[in-house]
Amino acid sequence: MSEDVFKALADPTRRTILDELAERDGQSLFEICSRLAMKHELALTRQAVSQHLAVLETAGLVVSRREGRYKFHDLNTQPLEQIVTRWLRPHPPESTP
Amino acid sequence: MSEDVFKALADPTRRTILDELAERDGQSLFEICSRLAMKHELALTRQAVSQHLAVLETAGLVVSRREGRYKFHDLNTQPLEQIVTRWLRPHPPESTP
DNA sequence: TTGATAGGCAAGCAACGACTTGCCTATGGT
DNA sequence: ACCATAGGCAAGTCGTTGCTTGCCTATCAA
Repeated sequence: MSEDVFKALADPTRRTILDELAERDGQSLFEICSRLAMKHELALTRQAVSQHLAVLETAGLVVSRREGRYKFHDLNTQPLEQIVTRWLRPHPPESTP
Repeated sequence: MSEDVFKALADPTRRTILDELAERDGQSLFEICSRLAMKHELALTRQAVSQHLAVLETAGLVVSRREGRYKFHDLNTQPLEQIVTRWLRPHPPESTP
């Protein structure tokens, strides 16, 4: 389950996409493309970004909604909240009787 | 900096190694090898585990100390604490005056 | 209806990453 | 001194992945 989350976070471009969505939700594919080009000098093809979004979506980090010919993407931070506490000690108080 | 942390966490074997070190600190390379084989049925070569430990070490997730011919490994959770809060909204109150 | 815009699908390529094999160094016990 | 143990270094293999190119579908405006 969280396997996909770790793999999705492994790529720096995908993390930048998450940054952009954290700053402004509901962006379309083309918006994200131009943001990456403008603000981060990442000259990627539309398909490259589309594939990144697919990875983020299967990881549950991005949810998308279709409206007409547009597809808007929103950040979902919920999968992030458990993956790191896995190693943070001291372990959550789980009293073993 | 945290680039290496994300890449280190991307591999499931490395996450299992972190699990083992979270359970018991100060394990040597051979101890980790046998733990992976016994508890997780991961039949890896010593070199494979050694390379994984190197990745974890450059990421700062594992620190090692040499004692004689042994090299003991300890978990360091410090790099984990910032990487996720990066996208957790609402953004930390950073008053822009 | 025609054309422009927003997006999807699939094959191909080049680079990276996990793992192995083979050999070498160093420490410690007997 | 000897040999077994703990670990390191380097090259090679093979699957994965990030990205491109090419083509196709769907929605909206004129």
